Amino acid sequence: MNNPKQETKLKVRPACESCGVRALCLPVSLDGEALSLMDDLVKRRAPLKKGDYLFRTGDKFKSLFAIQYGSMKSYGLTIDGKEQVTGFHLTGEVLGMDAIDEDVHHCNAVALEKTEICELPFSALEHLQNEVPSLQHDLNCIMSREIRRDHHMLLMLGSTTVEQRMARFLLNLYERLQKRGAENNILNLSMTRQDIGNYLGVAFETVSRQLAHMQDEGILEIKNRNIHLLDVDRLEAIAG
Amino acid sequence: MNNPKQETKLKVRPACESCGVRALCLPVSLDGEALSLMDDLVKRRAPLKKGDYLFRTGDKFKSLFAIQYGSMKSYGLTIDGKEQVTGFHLTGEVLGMDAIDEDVHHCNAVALEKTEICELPFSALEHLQNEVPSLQHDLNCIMSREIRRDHHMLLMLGSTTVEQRMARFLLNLYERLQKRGAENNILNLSMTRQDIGNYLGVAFETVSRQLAHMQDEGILEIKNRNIHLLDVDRLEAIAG
DNA sequence: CGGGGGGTTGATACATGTCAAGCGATGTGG
DNA sequence: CCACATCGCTTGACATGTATCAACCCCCCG
Repeated sequence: MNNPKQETKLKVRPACESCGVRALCLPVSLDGEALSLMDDLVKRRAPLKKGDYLFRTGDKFKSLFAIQYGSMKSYGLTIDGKEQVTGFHLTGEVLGMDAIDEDVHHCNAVALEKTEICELPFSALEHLQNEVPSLQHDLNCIMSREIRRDHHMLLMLGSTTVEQRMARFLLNLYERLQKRGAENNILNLSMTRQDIGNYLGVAFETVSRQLAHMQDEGILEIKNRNIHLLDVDRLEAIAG
Repeated sequence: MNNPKQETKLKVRPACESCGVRALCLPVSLDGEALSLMDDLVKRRAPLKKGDYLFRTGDKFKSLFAIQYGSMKSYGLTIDGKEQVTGFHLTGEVLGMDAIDEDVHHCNAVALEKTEICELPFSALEHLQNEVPSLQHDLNCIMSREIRRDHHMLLMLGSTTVEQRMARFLLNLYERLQKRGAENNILNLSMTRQDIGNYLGVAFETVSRQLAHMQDEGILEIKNRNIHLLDVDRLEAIAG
């Protein structure tokens, strides 16, 4: 196993394993003092159970939230009341950045499994920015990453064939997990087929069929919600 | 000629009409001194002609770009070399924020018509953030807006029916123009049907047919690339 | 005037949505 | 601990929407 991507594990201070800095996956531009200031800033929270909400549309924005462990989905409601999934969020990712501008959350964020969250009160974070200039750049980077992630998603959804969308979806998850240091090719989907279908803009039966088809082709292996990627290259070829 | 774009107005200091601050649509939290610092920062550029590139994938990131007048599209290339449109950008919007993190542009940005651009060197901008704390918050807000805009797009593309996607696409453009002060219901599409189809993940013939169908229904009126929205309510009902 | 790109429209094949039935896993209460 | 209910998932049959191929028109530009 000499996968280069495994090397891209996050270089964060081991001393700070469970704090917000780690969760934020900040580049390590902060010195010891700044780190302890960050630590003071972070609010602990009881872990979310599956189905618990972190915030809802219309909630006042107070904090950013970093996922320390677990996964979440965010969704909005259409006028006729239907759920529209806008994203899945994995360990190490940050939620709530779309609310900074108008001070109000614009989507619902719900836990897909037991999930531990780090709360970062935003006013304190902005205040700390003044004292720690490098934090400014870090925050800019985090938001930039989120924007790029979203653009990547848009690119993903813009294909006409469902096969491509599925492939891109799976590869996207795969890459995100690799970045976090996953050491095998197994995707442990925490969301339902319905959620995936909703997200990709296809019927959930089609998701099921596409996965089955890819399994027939030997590209992957399905065990309930565990998907073992057998042939990443071919998946990439499909994704285009 | 009563082109809506000519009416476009932003609520910023009139003294600063053609500078970067105006283009950025910053909340007016800056005082006179800060404004003049911003002005010094901004680089003028010759206007882009239709088809000119602002940046390309792989270009080193140096500046953010604010559109003062005109429109652009951004796109990436799939492995097999096909264009994949990731977004359209109108007057007053900012490009390049996805490049902050890795210092490299991740998409191509090309002008869809004659377009005037304001260049904001990013290192200078971050430096100015130190001296003008409120600018920090403003920049956070701008990036937050971009993130929310992208989420909105994701929401848009996640519907199974093409009719919904078209409706959401049109409404999205409509809202963005309204925000900039447009005073009628005419969308002046600067992109081709191909671009729209590519962006929405449908064949361009389908775009054409959907528009024709909506015209038959009396929802809108098509005159080449000018689309007159006659019944916004119904469009919203379709969008769901 | 001619050429070319963009746009519309039509015919056809095919992929995907929809409806329906059944299976499997999971969790709950007796 | 088991039985049951529920939810999620798979698979099949069918109808429909959309991609594809093709012809043609229109408008802009050289």
